Amino acid sequence: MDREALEQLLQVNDQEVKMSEKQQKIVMAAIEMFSEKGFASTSTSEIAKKAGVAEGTIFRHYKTKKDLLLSIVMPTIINTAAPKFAKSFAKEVFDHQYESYEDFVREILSNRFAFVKKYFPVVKIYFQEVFYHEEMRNLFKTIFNDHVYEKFKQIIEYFKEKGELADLPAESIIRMTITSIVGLIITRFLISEDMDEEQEKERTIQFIMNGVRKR
Amino acid sequence: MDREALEQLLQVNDQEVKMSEKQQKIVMAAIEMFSEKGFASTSTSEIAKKAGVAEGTIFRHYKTKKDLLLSIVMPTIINTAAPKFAKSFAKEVFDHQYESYEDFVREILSNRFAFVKKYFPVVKIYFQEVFYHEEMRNLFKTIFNDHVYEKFKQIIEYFKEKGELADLPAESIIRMTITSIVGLIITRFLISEDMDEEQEKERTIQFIMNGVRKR
Amino acid sequence: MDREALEQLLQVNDQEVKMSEKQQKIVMAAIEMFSEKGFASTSTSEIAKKAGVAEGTIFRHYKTKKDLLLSIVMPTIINTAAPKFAKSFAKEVFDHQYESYEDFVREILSNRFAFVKKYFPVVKIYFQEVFYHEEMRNLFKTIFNDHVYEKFKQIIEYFKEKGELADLPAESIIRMTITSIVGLIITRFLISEDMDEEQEKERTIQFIMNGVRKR
Amino acid sequence: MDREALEQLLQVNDQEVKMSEKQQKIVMAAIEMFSEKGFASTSTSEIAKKAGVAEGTIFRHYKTKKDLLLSIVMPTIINTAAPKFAKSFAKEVFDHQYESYEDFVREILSNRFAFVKKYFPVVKIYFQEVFYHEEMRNLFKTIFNDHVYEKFKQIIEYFKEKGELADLPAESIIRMTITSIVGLIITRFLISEDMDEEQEKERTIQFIMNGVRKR
DNA sequence: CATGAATGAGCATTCATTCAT
DNA sequence: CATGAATGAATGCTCATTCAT
Repeated sequence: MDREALEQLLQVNDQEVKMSEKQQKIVMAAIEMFSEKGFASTSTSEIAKKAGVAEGTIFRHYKTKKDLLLSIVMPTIINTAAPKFAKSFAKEVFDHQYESYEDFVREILSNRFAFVKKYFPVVKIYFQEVFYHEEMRNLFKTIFNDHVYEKFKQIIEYFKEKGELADLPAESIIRMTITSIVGLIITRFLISEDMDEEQEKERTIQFIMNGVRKR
Repeated sequence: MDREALEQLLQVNDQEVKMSEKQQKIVMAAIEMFSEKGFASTSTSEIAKKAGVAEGTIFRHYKTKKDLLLSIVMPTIINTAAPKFAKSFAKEVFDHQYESYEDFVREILSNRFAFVKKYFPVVKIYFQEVFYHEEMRNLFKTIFNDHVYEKFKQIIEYFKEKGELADLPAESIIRMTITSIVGLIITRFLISEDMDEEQEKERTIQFIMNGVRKR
Repeated sequence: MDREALEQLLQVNDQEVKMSEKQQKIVMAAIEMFSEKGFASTSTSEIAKKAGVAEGTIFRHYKTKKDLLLSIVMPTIINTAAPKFAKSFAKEVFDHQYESYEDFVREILSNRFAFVKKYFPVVKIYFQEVFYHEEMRNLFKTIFNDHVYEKFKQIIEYFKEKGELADLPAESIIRMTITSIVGLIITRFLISEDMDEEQEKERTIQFIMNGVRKR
Repeated sequence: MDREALEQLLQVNDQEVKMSEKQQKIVMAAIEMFSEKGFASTSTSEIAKKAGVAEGTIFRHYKTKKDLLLSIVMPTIINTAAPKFAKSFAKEVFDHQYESYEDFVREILSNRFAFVKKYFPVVKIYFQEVFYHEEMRNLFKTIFNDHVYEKFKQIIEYFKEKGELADLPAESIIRMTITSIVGLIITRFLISEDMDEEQEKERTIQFIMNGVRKR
């Protein structure tokens, strides 16, 4: 992960993230260690050593160790869920950018797959720690409800009306769609790394579509 | 979780698990705390306090804190995957106990759903910690490969031959089936606890079947 | 070390030492461990394990761990210094049992050498621990002053009068004699175990005698 | 012991030992406590309290408690045996700096006596702990064999050829010489502190010389 | 801004000792 | 007498955090 990618990841709301050389090294070391050993099992001295800075330097930039974690995870939560949706989503959909639910599923799957591929360690940290930190859970819920869920629902209702999707509750379709996408991603990145990506992506899309298509 | 349930959970290979009153309290306190705060963030003194025993007592029963964790998680890993499969699986299937893949899916879903419902905290610990402890990953892989994967594959091949299932690789069908089941369980127990269980179970089964059925 | 040797070692003033099987095993395990690792670094549980008894059993026989140490070392201190001297010494000497200082030196050297050879681990413990336990030091001083020093002095004065020994203070002759004997024993048992014992004993006797003989 | 003396003691091979105020206090407290109560019976919290530092500070300077011990004892072992010998010894002898074995004995006795007088607590620690720590024993053996024993032997052979010393094996003469010197030192510093030092030194030299002189 | 020595609370673990069985 | 589970104080050590330089 280079500086640019990192700053892009941690950037929220177009506010630029300015990080000094040292700060950047700290964050990258933290990501690596948190991902490998977990937040609670990583010591700030390890991070400092790996980052090549003094221990004190970490606390100059982040008031506490937890602040460092949150500074990494919170923007990631926002960016995991939000970007595609939050910004251009409604427009895209109502502009009929997606001609079918299948196109839409293909787009999210490909997009989220690429995101995880690029930022795997950060995503891993966030899935681990979200269980133990209420701030994360709250932010996640807010983002998900406000930006993802609502828009997702609208899209589904739209294609249900168009007769492409079965008459299932939107919640169920959302759950099964996301579940299948996340399942693919987890299988690929945590379990069988030698999977034929493109074929499995396509199979997953067909599986989802067969599962929810009106018949 | 009462004593009987606990001993049943930690029991492997019909070897009886005998636990003194105190030991049982320790394990139950540990499960509660590990589940709530994570292994690394739970101190042995907290466990002792919650269990109502002296700190030293923990170490009389478990050489290290990690031993305590493993004594909880390892049998759970075995019991999560193995029992239904390891013992009666082959027989059941080739005795045509399952008349269709749908019956089979219904059975696992209902069975695993009930298991998680009963032992949620332990299952949570195990999903959290499996990322950081190689012993767990190794055991999981072994159990999964030896007991689950092979049998699962045989069942799928059987129903593929019978013309019920689409001509997809068994690996893909397994992945999509498990993914959908686990996705339902996670949604139910971690996200929306007020879901209409029975309806969503049935929808998930239909989703899976539509996804993999020969057409 | 067998039971008899052990009871003989720990016996003082002809009071018989009765030890049960278990007690005996405890003492022997304690001697072995204290000698190997030192008193403070040996735990009662190690002793119990090596002795093949329960931890509680140790404390049934000895109120504290230190009591166990003292029960081993205190009789040894008495027996190291005292027996030859305390009982028959004066008589022997004034009965002219020793015809020369050389005979006397030869006798102590041979006697103490054999004692250490037989009870080396116990002697090692006592030399180690005497520095840290006042009771030991006090007993040692008492025994040494009352039983050894006085008699030793009488013998030296006797042979000085007979013209065999140089006109040095008895203290100095005692110091140099003991020093040379102890030096030989330490060299033999702690440093060069392959020494030619008999030859070095004789050389040491000659060295002492040349050093203190009247000339 | 002041800072300078301490740094001099711990210095090896002219590498300067730089110690902060706190570190110095830690080492001096450790020396005092180890000497008084023994290594195993001294707790790091006691050392910290006596040194007037936080307990953590000890572990910033020394990775483990044992490291602290070794950092004190190992240089002392080197300096106890080596300096006089290792550097100027051979030269001195073959330059006939010592005109007689007696001069040589007088020199070591006075030199080592002064060393122990100055650094008694450290020497005590080292004699106690050498029995339980293999590193110490190995270093001691190496130093003794390489630097002391060989040179000592050469000197003895030289004076044997000159006809001053009896025809005894060098090993025996070395043993008896060292034994007598160490015996004097132990008597003086551990047993009778009110001894007339100078007179007893001279008596010991005469005792040694009479014992080993050719006759 | 950066450093790294210092801190002291907290941690997992050990230990001598007790006591109900 | 013997046991061994239970205790809780103490131990060696770690860690996040502070602060003088």
